[in-house]
Formats: sequence, C-alpha cells, structure tokens
Amino acid sequence: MKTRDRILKASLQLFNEQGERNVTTNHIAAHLGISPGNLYYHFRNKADIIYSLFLQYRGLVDRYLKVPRNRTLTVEDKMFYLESVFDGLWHYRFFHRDLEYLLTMDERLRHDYREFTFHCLGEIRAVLKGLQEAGILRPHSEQEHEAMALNVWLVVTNWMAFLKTASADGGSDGNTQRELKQGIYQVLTLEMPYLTEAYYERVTAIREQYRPDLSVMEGGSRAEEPDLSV
Amino acid sequence: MKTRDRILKASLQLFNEQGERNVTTNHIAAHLGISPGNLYYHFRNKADIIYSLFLQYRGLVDRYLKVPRNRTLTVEDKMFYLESVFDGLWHYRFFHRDLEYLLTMDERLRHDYREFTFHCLGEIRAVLKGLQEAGILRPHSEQEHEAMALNVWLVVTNWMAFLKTASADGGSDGNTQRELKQGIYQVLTLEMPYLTEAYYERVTAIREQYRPDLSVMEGGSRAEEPDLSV
DNA sequence: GCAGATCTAGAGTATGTACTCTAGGATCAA
DNA sequence: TTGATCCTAGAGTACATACTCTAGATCTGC
Repeated sequence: MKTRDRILKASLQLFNEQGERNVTTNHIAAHLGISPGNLYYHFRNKADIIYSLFLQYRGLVDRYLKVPRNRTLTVEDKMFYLESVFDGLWHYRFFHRDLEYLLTMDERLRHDYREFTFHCLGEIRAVLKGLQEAGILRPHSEQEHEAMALNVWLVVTNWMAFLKTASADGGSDGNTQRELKQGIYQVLTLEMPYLTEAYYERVTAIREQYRPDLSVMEGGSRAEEPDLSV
Repeated sequence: MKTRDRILKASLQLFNEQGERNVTTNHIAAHLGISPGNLYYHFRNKADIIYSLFLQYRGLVDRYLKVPRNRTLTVEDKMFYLESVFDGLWHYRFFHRDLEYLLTMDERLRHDYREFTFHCLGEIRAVLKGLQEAGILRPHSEQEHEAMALNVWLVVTNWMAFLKTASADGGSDGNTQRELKQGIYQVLTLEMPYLTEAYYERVTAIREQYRPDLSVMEGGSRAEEPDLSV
C-alpha cells in the first residue's frame, strides 16, 4: 500500500478513536513508523489530510445514495439507504464530531461540505417522494417533504454524537457501534405517522427491531441483530 | 462585578464568538486586562471555567423548563418552552459546539451533562403527555412519546450547528441568530401529524411564522460559483 | 492602626504542535 | 552508468498553551 494511502488510513483510524483534536501529525507519523517529514511530503498540512478523508467519505455516500428516478421505491430500498448511511457515518465518525471546527479552519472543506449537505437533503427528499409515489407514504406537500428531510438529516447526522454523550462510559466504540443502528428507529419514527395503512404493519414491525433501549445505557446491552424479512 | 463573574462572562462571550478551542486562558485574561495568575486564582483550570458555565446553563434551563403537573398545558405554554429553549441554546451556544471534546476532558461534566440530558428528555416527555391530556395532541403510547422526545432533543440541540454548517458565510452570528428560531418550525414539524383536528389550524398557523427559507441559504452558494454564461 | 485574608501582577516554565530543512537513499528511463 | 525524479529520515524551529510561582497590593474586622 502506498504511503499516502497508509497515512489516510491511519489518520482515519486515529481520528475516529481519539478525535481529530487529540491526534497530531506527529502521532500519525509515529503510529506508522515514518518520519514527520515524510508525512509532510505527501500532505501539505493536517487540513489537507482531513479534506482527503472528506472526499473519501463523500465518494462513499455518493456511491450508494443514488435514488432511482425511473422506478418506484420499495421498503427494501429505504432500509438499504438507512443501513448504508449509518455504516458510512460510523466509518467516518470523527468527521461530524469536530465538524464545526474543521469547517472554520478550511474554507475549501466548508464550501464542499455545504454543497454535500444540500445534495444529501435533495436525495432524502427524492426518497420521500419516491416512497410517496410507491404508496408507502401518504401524499403531502413539497414543503412538508423539505421540513421532514431536514429533520431526517438532523437525526441521522447527530445520532452518534447523542450516543456518545448519553452513554455512561463516554461512548466506547464497542457499545456505540452496536447501538448505532438504533438511530434507524429514530428516523423511522419521523416517518411513521405518514405511513399508508397498506404498509403500516410491515414498516412498524421492521422499526420495532431497531428500538433503542435507553434504560440499558447504564450497563451493557445485548441487542440482537434486526431481522429484515418481515 | 466580581472578577470571578467577569471571567465567566468574558469566557462565555469569547467561547461563543470564537469557539472554545480557539480561546485560551491567556486570551481571556488579556481580554479582561487581568493577569493569567489572577485568572488561575479564581479557577483551577480551563475545564473549571467551562464547568461553571455549564452550571449556569443548567440553572437557566431548570428555571423555565418546569412543566406544571397540576394543570393542563396550553399552546402558549408549548411556545414559551420552545422560545426559551432556543434562547438558552443561543446564549450558551459554544457548549453544544465542542460538546464531545469537553465531555472527554472532564469526567464531572460528562456525568452531570448526562444527567441533564435525561432530565430534559423527561421534561420533553412531560410536555408531550401534557399536550395529549389537554387534547392538543392525539393520544399515543409511552414508547412513542419516548421516541418523539428523543427526536425533539436531537433537532433542538443540533439545529444551531446545522445552521452554522449550512449557511454560506460559515454562520456569522448576525444571520444565525435570526435563523435560530426557525428551529422551532422543525420541532413543530415533528409533532404536526399528531395534532388533533381541534388544534390543527391554530398550531400550523403559528408554525408557519417560523418557516425557514432554505432557498436563501442555497442561493448563497450558487452566487459563489463562476458564471459560465458569456 | 494592624494582622490576616483576599486578591492581583507578571515573569516564567514545561510541554505540545504544526511544520521545515537538508541530506541522502531508492527507482527508473535512456 | 548517469541523471532525474520520487521518496524518506530525523533533527530542528517557531510558536502557542495551560498553568505556576513569588512578591506585593488591597481589603476587612477589630
């Protein structure tokens, strides 16, 4: 593996584990057993590393969040998007953690992230519209779609941060990754009141499998794998 | 005003304006025209200042978020809570910005913030229950209340961060404060489908007054793009 | 007026952090 | 072989940051 890619991989890992703020370029180099000079040969500065990681992240999301405009959506589509989104968030979890600071330090990143946000909001709206056309959600106005999409975005991008702050151990990765998917429950909660009768039973049954158990946050929870075949 | 209080006031201001990460204890002292030694006479360290600000914040929230259990709630109650909550968030906006880092650095804060979160979630549930008993919201289960309260919390505590990342100028305070209350629109969006017919018209009319104008924010980015029309 | 407590100044320190510079090894094409 | 380009090591720098220490000013109660 090329040194450049090794640096990105190690940075991502360390950022995720310890937070961008606590990981210096010297740490990254030391972790890889290379010299700081070598690291700075491949990247102009720390912000450059972070920006490259953002490009990876954006590429990942772009790859799976392609809403088909030529056929009706299914419940499976919807669940695939949700699972993929939360996987991506987990993989690049350092990013939303220190987002505001990162954006103030790098104008290029700020610009691109902003575009990325609106792109994602557009895709979420497309999903909502698709589900409506498929008869899964009851019809409502563009304005409602917009407001709902925004709430979905807020819940999705901040669910992990909530887990970190709300779990007793400060959000050790082990517990957090297990509880991460419970964010799906929260997203489905947003859309539940709009479900058509034809789909209500099925979707609520799926949703039930992701239900968070907040009372368990004190100790270790033993969540079973959700079953999609309902 | 006592030096201790002046330190807290200046810290809050600087943290809010520049982010906790960009404000050092030396900055705070210099801003007040006092010596670092003086600052450290009043506070053991930076985390101590932050913790004191958290106590102020918690006190503020505790003061207004007292849901009366002996009478039915009104729409006015609900709107008062929302306005107050967003005011409080604005006043201590640095806090949720760097929350995760702050919690990892100060165990006492982590513990107390966690308690604070669950306390607030409880009060939100109490509001939902109160509105239901008042016939404003259609009845639904405790479980649904719990999930909804969590979504309300997520939207409320992260709306400001969203504004910062989504606004073209990186969230200058002027624009942000104006748009802040539009978070109320998003919260009301969550509860809208549960409104009873008797209150639907009235609440949606109130909600409409807080509607965010995202097209303005999106327009900002287009303006920066090169104009290809010759 | 005086003793003790409280408060303040400001120089100073230990540590950390992002980043640079130079010199030289590896690789590869001609 | 040679020259050029790519890659790497590692010492080193300039600056920032959280925090300390000492000596003295100011206040308070009597």
